[in-house]
Amino acid sequence: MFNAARNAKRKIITFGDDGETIPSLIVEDAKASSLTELRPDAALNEAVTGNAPEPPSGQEKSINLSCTAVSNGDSNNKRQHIPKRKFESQKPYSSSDRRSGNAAKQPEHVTEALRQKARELAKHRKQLPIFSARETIIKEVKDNACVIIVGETGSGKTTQIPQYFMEAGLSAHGTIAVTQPRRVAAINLAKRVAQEVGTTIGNQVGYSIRFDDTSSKGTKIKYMTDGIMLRELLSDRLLLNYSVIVLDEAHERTLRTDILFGMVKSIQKQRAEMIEQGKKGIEPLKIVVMSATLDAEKFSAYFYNAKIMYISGRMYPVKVLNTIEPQSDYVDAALVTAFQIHQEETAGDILIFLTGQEEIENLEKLIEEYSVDLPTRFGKLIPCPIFAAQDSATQQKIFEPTPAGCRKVILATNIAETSITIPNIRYVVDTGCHKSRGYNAKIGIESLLIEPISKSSARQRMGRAGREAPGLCFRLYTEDSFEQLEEDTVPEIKRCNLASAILALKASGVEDVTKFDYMDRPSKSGLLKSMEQLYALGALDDKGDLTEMGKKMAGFPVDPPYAKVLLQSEVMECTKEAIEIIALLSVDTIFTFPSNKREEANEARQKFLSLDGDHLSLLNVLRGYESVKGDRDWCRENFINGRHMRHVLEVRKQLIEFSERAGINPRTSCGHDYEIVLKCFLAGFFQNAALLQPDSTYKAVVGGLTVNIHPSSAMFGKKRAAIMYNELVFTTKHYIRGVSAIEASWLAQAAPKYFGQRQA
DNA sequence: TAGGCTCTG
Repeated sequence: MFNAARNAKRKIITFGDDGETIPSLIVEDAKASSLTELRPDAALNEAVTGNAPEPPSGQEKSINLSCTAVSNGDSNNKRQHIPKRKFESQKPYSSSDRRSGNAAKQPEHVTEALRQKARELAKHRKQLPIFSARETIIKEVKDNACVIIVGETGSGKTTQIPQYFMEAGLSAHGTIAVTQPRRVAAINLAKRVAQEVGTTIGNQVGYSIRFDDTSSKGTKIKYMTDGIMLRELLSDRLLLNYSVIVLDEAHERTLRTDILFGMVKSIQKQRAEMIEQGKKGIEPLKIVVMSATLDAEKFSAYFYNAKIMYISGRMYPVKVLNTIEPQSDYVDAALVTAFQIHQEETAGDILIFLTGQEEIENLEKLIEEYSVDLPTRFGKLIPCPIFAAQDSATQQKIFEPTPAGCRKVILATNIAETSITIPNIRYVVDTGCHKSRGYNAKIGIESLLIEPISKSSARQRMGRAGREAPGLCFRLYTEDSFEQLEEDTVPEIKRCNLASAILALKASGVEDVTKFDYMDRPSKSGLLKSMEQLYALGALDDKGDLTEMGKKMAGFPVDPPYAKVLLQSEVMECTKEAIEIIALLSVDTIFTFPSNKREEANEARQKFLSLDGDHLSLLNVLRGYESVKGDRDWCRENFINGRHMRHVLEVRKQLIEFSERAGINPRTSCGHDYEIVLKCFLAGFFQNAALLQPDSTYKAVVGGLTVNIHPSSAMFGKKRAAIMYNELVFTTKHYIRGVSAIEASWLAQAAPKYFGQRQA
């Protein structure tokens, strides 16, 4: 390597030469596309699975809509014809666009400009690989109740297919809904499609996300988050506003998408039965499931053996290299690999996937340290960390152009796997690990642990190298290790607390949640544990039916214990404070902790801390933030995450609106009598209490587990006889967060039934 | 003494 002394310590990592090469999927010519029956496209299959193609088991029901792949030599030229999709390159975290434009009010020259833009885009739309399959897709959806569409990133499926449906008249009796797991995607897709249609957001094309609904009566295509669709189910149980539901990114298997699978399937059946019975004004519901992987057989089997259509994407080839030997320290291996790439490979930035902030900051320091000895002819290697807890200004740094002759190395968590698309990445370094949230249903405890990723996750990471040009993916594990990985990430529904989902199901009319039609069934103990929690909160009665209180709780866009606190705040007359603290607790953390300024950050935090714990400390931060009207410099000086604070204000606003609608006065305040606020929180969190033991540890009142106050808590190191907490997560220990001091006697007052029963 | 990532009319 670059330094003889260090070279002795740092051996070069050998990667296998014969790693799989992912063929180009760039389409030679849209017209060349033809409908070939029965098999997924070989190139696509190989690209996605890394294996030789196998015929799908249900051969009769699959259709191949993919086009001829060409070598990458031609593809660079060809690609220039294809318009770059704006929504892919836009920076995330832009604040929601609140313009609910109305073309009808636009001056004529503006609408003409929109039409002109749409005409230009129309040419490009026709060149997309998917265009040649247009008629087939329309026909299949018209002829079938459910259709599965598999297509890689860049196939244009999410922007084009809803437009095809609209053009074919499928929106005549209802809106075409397209659900997305992420807000940014919903916004950007809607903006792009509005342009292509020749309109502004809020007319034929709109989006609906939390805090921002741009749809109107005339909206034909509506991009929305899956959470919003779940909310709509509460008021429109048959989704009568919709004619087609497109469930996009189905392979991600978020909890909400999984719940939607079962709900839309049931709604489709109910609507069909009503039509059969001659009910008027009911139209059939079409379901389209879109996924990026070839795990389509599972979706098909679930949706009555629905037909599967395969569409090729537009990805450049990515050569995958595995290490010859297993690596004992993947951070060290990543360091070595980054310098190897920098010295041996052509221009292009590097993206390294790590598991968390600590690893990222360690590697950042190491890269800076070793860069000192790098011969000048190689140019600088610039580390750029990115993870969710950063403030937005820091996050934006990764989008700054790389200085000439230098190379950026992006150090990222999974945020770069799906949420953020970083330009100019040619090299991906995959450590094969991520931090994964788990849930032990039997004891009801969440965990956050480093675990191996799945094969589909590894492929997703690999794909990040081939978005703009052919790339290389260095896997810091052997090919054998890859083969041993699970095929897919375990669906979220099997590894999280289900209380919120069950409350939503119950409130949407599902009486027996154990018999619900899950694609992947959560464990019985998981369901029971969550139902017990809802029962303890008073949301379910002895028979497991939804109570009046449960109905009210389901209406609030917060987790069940917080909803309970909100309802209780009316009784305790502290709604203003309850809403504010819930809003503050609903973001990850409002404090930032840059590792190089840890002491300064801790010092800045001290002035907000309340002796009574985190709930009141958070309230102090909000008061400070409002007194300076959210000044950015104030946030920076106090190590407060401004982006998260703005989110807090939005949540507060929404909770105020919801409270008003529920007949609760959101301005009712307890003044400075903060004891009332803590007692109020105990109404939702009485199961999360712990008592100080003679040995100075805290023992949970329910379950008897020894819990540790998280070092970021205002209560860290404090000894109070009794405490309550909002969250318990196992990492290296059982850490509790959101901790405040209480008095043990408050517990019986907060939940007489619960603690009465337990004593009996 | 330490926080993967989403998301809620």
